Order: sequence, then C-alpha cells, then structure tokens
Amino acid sequence: MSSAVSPPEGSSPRYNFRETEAKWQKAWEERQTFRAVMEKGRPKYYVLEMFPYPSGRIHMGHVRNYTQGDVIARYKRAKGFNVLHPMGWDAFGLPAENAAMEKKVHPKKWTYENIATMKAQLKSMGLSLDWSRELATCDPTYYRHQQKMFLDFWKAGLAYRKEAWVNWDPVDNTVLANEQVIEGRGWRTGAPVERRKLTQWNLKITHFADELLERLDTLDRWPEKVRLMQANWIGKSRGARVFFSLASPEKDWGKLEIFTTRPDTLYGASFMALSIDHPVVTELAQNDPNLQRFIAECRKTGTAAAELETAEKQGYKLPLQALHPLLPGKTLPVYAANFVLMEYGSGAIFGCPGHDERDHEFAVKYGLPILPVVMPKDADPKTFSVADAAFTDDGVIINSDFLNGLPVDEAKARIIARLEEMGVGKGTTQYRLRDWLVSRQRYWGCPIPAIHCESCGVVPVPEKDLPVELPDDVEFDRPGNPLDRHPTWKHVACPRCGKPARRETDTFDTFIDSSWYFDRFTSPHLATAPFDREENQYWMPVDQYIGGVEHAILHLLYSRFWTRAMREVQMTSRDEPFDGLFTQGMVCHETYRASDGSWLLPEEVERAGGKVVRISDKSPVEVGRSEKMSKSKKNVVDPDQIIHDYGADTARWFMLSDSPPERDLEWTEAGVTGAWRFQQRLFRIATEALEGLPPVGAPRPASFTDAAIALRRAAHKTVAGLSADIEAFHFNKAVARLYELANAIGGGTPKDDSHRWARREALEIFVRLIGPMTPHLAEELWQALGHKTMLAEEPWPTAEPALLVDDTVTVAVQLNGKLRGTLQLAKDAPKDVAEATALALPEIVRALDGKTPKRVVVVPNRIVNVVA
RNA sequence: GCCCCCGUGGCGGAAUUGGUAGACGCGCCUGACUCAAAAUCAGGUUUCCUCACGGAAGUGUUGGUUCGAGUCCGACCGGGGGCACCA
Repeated sequence: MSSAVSPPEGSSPRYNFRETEAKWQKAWEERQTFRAVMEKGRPKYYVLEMFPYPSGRIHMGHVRNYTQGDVIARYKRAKGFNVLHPMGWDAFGLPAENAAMEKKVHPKKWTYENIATMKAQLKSMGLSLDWSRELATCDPTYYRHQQKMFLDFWKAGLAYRKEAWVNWDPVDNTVLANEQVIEGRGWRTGAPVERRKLTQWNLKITHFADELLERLDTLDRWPEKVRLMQANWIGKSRGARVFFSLASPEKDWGKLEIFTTRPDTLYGASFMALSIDHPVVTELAQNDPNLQRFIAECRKTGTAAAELETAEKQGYKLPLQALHPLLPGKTLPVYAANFVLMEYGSGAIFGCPGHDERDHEFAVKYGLPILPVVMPKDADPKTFSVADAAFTDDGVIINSDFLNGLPVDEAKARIIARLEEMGVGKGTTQYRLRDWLVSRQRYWGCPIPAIHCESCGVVPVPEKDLPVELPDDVEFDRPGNPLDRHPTWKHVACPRCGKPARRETDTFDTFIDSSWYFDRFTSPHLATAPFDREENQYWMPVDQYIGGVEHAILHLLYSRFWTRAMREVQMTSRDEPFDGLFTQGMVCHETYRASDGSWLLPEEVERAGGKVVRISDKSPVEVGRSEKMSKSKKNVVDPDQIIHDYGADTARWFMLSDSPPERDLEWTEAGVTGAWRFQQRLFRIATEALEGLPPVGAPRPASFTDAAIALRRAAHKTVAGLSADIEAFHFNKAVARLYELANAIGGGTPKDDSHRWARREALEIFVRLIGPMTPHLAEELWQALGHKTMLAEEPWPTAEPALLVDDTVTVAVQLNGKLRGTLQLAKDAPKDVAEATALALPEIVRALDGKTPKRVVVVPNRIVNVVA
C-alpha cells in the first residue's frame, strides 16, 4: 500500500536518520567494534542466524531474522560476553544455474554479484557483525575442507554408494533426499517427484538414529515443536523380526523375514504381503507376465503421494505358501502388494486383519479370514468381532495359545522371548529415518572427490589433489549436468593404477555446505584444516541459533549428524552444534488483486475513502488475506525501500514490536509509520528533556522527591524487566516496556534538582536499553547526552534492587469472587491487617449488612476475597 | 487417519503461571495549536444499561474442580502446523 504518510521530508524531522545511520555504521566499522577475538578465560557467546542464500536481494524475512539476532548479540556484548556474531553465504545452489540458463550469466558471477548487493543491504541495517569472518560456501578454500571431511567419513564407513529407488525432481533434474520431498513433491520446485533406480552416494545418518533421537531430550533450549518433529522423523518403533518359511512346489525359498510392531497378534495372521520391489517378487516376475503387469500398474500410482491416500489396496497372489512359525501345519497365502514399502523394515509383512486397518481392508477385498486375537478388557469373547473394523487399541489377548489373557505389552515380551528361543525371530528396533542421499546431478555445488576406474572401482581423490575445483568453462545451453559433458574435466588418471579414469560428476547436496559452516566461522581463514581445534573449542557450540522453522528437520538434523560424523573421525569431541535454538515466524502481508485477476504489489495500490484502488487507474482492488510475502503473489515490500524511506532503526523497531517473534508478523504501512513516529518522538523527548539537566556524571543527590523516586523506580524496573524479556525472546514485551518508560520520562518538567538528576538517569538508562534494538538512534542520543564513549562498547545498566520493590501495594478486594474495590496497603502487611482493612471498606460493609462473613481468603499483596 | 500448537476489544497482542482481564502499540473519537491541513500535544476508547454515580455481562462453545479460572480437568466447534499405506 503506498504510504499516505511517507516520511514527510519537510515536516520537521529533526532526527536525520540517513546521515546518522551512515555516520555510526562508519564509526563501528572504523573501530572494528564487532570483531571477535578469542580470549581464553573470558565467557563467550556465539550468536548465529541461519546464513542466507544469495538470491539477489534481502527480503523482510532476513530483516526480521537478523534483527532478532542482533538484539541478542548487542545485549550479550553489553552484558560482558565475548560475542561471536558472524555472517556468510550459503552460496551453492540451483537458482544460480537457472539464472545461467535464463540470463546467460555464469553462476559464479551471478552469485558473487548477489553477495555484493546483499552485503551492502545487510550493512545498511547496522548489524553488529564481524565481517572479517565472512565466508562463501562456493569458495574452494571453503569446500576443500568439506571434500576432505567427506573422504574421512568414507574411510570411516559413514559414506557409501548404493543402488536404490530414489526421488527424482524432474524440474531441477536431480535426485533428492527423503527429507527434501514434501507431500510427494520436490521441496524447491513443488514438482511431483518420480522414482528412478540409480547408484548414489549416501551418508550414514542412520548410524546415529538412536543417538539423534535420545539427545533431543537434552536440548532444552530448543523449541519443543522442533524436537517433536525430529523425533517423529526419526520414527523409532520397537517390534520384532520374524522368519517365515516359504514353500512352493518347485523351489525351496528359504526364510522370509518380516518386521512387525505387533508380534502379539501373530496368531491372527491370515496372509503375507511383499513389496513389489522385494527380491522374491522380482525373481518370480521374470517368468510371470501377469505379475510384471501388476508391478507396472503399481508403479504408476506409486509416485504421486496424494493418490496414495485414496489408492485402493492391490494384491497379486504369488505361487507360494508361508508356514506359520508357531502353528505347525498352518500355511498362509503370499501376495505382492502395493502398500508394502521396500524401504521400511524388510519389505515384507504378515497380515493380521483383525488388528491393523490396512490389513483389514486387504483381507475384506480378497476374502481372507479375519480372526480376533485381541479384545477390549471387558468384552465378551463370544460376541466380540472384528469383522467390520480392526481393533487396534490395547486389550487382552485371545485365541492365542500361551498368550491368552495377557495384556498387549506383556504378550509382546512373551512372544518375542518364545520366537528367540525357537530361533525364528528376534526383538528389534526399527527406524523410519533413511540414510542421507547426497549426490546431485548439478554443476553449481561442491564436487564429490571420487574417481571411477574400470579396474579399481570407485577411488578417493588423493588428499594432495584437493580441492577438486569446479571448472569455470561450462555451457548451460541445454538441460542436464554440464560437468558430465565437459570436454576434459572429468578425464583423469586413476590415482591407484594410473589408467584413464573419470571423475565423479555429481556434486554434493548443498545441505552439506550448511552442515558445518558454523564450525568454519570459528577459524574462517585457516588453510590447513576446517578449523583450529582450540578456536573451535572456545567458540562452539553456537549458544543461540536463530532461523526459520522450515529447517526443523532438513538443515538442523543434517547439522546434528555432521557434528557426530566429525566426532567419529576424531575432529571434535562435541555431540551437538546448537545449544539454543529459536525459530522465528514468517513476515506476511495482505495480497492485492486487480479486476483482471493479476496480483498487484503493495506499492501499486492505495486506500482512498475506505476503498482500496489501483493507483494507476483508480480501479477497485480485491484485498486478500495476509500471507507469507512471496514474489508469486507480489505481496512483498522491499527492505531497501523501507530503510531508505524510514531508516534501519524504524525497520528494526517495527520487526520487534507487537508480534511475538515466534509467530507470524503482519507487515503494515501503519505499523511502519507508527514505528517511524516513535523514533522521531524519542529523539524529541531526549533532546528536549535534556534542557536544564545536570551534566554527565553529576553527583547523586542526598535525597529524592516523590516524583524523582517514581521516575527512578520506573527506570530501574524497566532495566530488570527488559533484561528478562530479551533473555526470553519476548521482544514485543520489551518494546512495550520501553514505550512505558518513554511515557514516564516524557511528561512534564522536573521541578527540583533531584528530579532533574533522576530524569538524566532515566534518559541514560533508556538510551542504553534501546541500544540493541535501534543502535544508530541510541548512539546519537548517547552522544547528545554528553558522552564521549561509544554506546556499543558500554555495559548494560544495572538495576538497584531497592528500587524494584514498592513500599505499598494495591490489593484487590472481592466479594464472593467479584471485584468490589481496591486497597492501598504496606507491602507484606500482615494477613489480619489486610482482612480488617478490607472488611472496613464501605462496599463490603454495605454488602455484609452486619452479618459475619463465612470465610475470608487473604493472599498477601494480592487479594482479599470475602465469602458471604 | 495419527501427533502437536493455538482461539482474549475494531486490529497486533499483554496478563509475575490459579489472584484487579484487556498492559503497550495501531486504529477510531473529542479537545488544544493552525486561516486550514499535516505533524505535534492532552484526554477518551471491551460490550450493554444509566444524564451521571454506578451496575451487569465478558477471554471459541459447554460442563466440572476451586473462596476465586483466560490460566487446571472433560466433551465439542473453529484455525494452523507436522507426519502419513512406516507394518
């Protein structure tokens, strides 16, 4: 919405934010105020916001994220911590290649130009960053260490190649990891993924599945929600592996392994089902055209996740019989079925239709027996039936030989013990988590340091040959991976036998780049290793990490894995990279649609006489609900424009006001102008209130008038409250407190010396408190107050404890729980005094009408409740 | 379908964890300044009844626990997020 109140150039803004912000940014830079240097013995604090992808320009989400981080960084610095607050670039990725195809710019050029633009934008925000540690993941001095670590992991068995069905994104032309497929679609492109069978590099994240899950409990400074999402993703389930003998007339098929979480229902088994990708099915299909047709049919629906939900259970009866391991002579039919996944468990199940909904549906369709083996505790076994629906709750076991009468949990334990005794099964734990597929068929990423040799197989690139650098001379004239068709790059001698061989042309998933950048920040220029152990030991872990919740699983889980993989190869002894995590909400804006249905930018629209119209032709505009700012819906506001029009401090202040930081924030013009007006008002209050005040460092008066004490109390309480708010990420409450203090300082003229002294004290406190939020204005006012030091280097004010407690308190008086009046009492007045005073209140006397109350509840300093 | 979170004025949101609901801001209303507007300053602003004093109701709905419930418990309604043939 074009602003009716764009900052009126001529309307007496006495605070010139443009000059002032530039002035202080220059001063901080010249003094290297925010440069971090290890000082052993001094407490450190590592504040990190998720580093940006250099897409071209920063957006409001960045502004919000970095403002929050900067508040913490500046606050912790003032509290005396040695603060590390670095910034870098998540610089590899597909948009650079897309730009290369569309605009004929080389990805490297495009990326570095974007970095330059965005760096200037970030600098205009006045962030307290140590730019000397800046890094870009596309720089060979960065990724060489990544290649080295990968080789170490490979040697340690944490990296391997495997042929498997993988998710293929047909738009980006590359494979994706499981985590990167959301509802059957690529996380970046939104295109339905296809299944392809390929040999790809994987990292063995499953090796740490249990640890990654268990350690979540100790991450008590992480949002509960994120921990829960990771726990669900890892998906631990306890159960049993059970072996069924497979028999067919022609051949002995040996044992069939299945996984189940319900071994207690084994006596209710009525069929077996195998994945269409199960080796047994594959073998049978070779001579069975009908089975081949069935498999092909399943594959068709197998891709789109939305269809899976409604897809009917399909089975194909195989010419096999399974022998029940506990019931001699009992055989079960064996099916290939579309609902059994090869990737989970062993790709085979036993079907118990009585107690599993999927199995029930399948059994009904194919007319298989449905036998109840569990029933609710107090049900009648004669009438209890599972013919209509599976019973999946807890209960007692029936029809199950030695398990009869047991509760489910105990039955599970007993039957596992029995299966183990008989050698036909084993208690086991299964995870949903799969290994991390890291190959990408793309150019703009870190090359995988491997060489394929016809005689030696896959050979690691020798360490002396690192880094394997990307070639610059590539063409993007057609789809596919330019590395693959490069005339010379991939041809190389085998490091083992010397014969002609070829390089791996896949590059790493860019989530690898971001899995250790926080470690690299601890010694960003070291050439010989990813980081210096001592520096790393000092700065890590990240004390406060801040970013979007969209990385709850992807980036955060990968980073936790990478940290453990580094531990495994003795690079660190650390388990977890991020001690504290905060996930900020999105920045939203209303959406606007013209009469022809096209989206309009907020700046193309204005409010006129209660209606919203398009500025160009005054045609009506349909206002849609507020949604996350996105280019496609054009509901975006450019941070540059806001900073130019209103200043960085206004943008920062608005980002912190009103909305709790973890929730979505609605960007409104009214809110911005409100924030802007407050900056102006602060400047006015501070400079006007300054007149007649004692100078810096004036001696403290021996006594204070009531007005002076009231102001001092307000100021000191704000110090205590604000510190707590910032520590708890309650920035919106912190802002509210600052408004209150501004109101307390702003009114009236002090009448005596002690009040004038108190006003200076309050002003100084105020200016220090706004330092983390609006640093430029704060520096300017600090100077105006007569200080020669730099506020960014000043300590946080301390509250005098005596001023934090009041001598009198307001106590509410209730009659039967309803408020009837209030009392002013001395703090901690005895209960009987409070009771007597309350009972003497005219309202209470009138209501009691001479009778004695049934009961009087007194909560000291809070409430007196008279029950009549 | 399963798991989790959230429902408070016209709006964004507060409420020391069971103790005066609506802090603070936005918006709106009234007044001051101004020829006028903008900006600024002062006051008001949950709803209903009352000229007022004052009173009644009120935190999605509904029932409960309690001297006392936005806060705790049960059921339901609505919104958001995560996972999803995971055996």
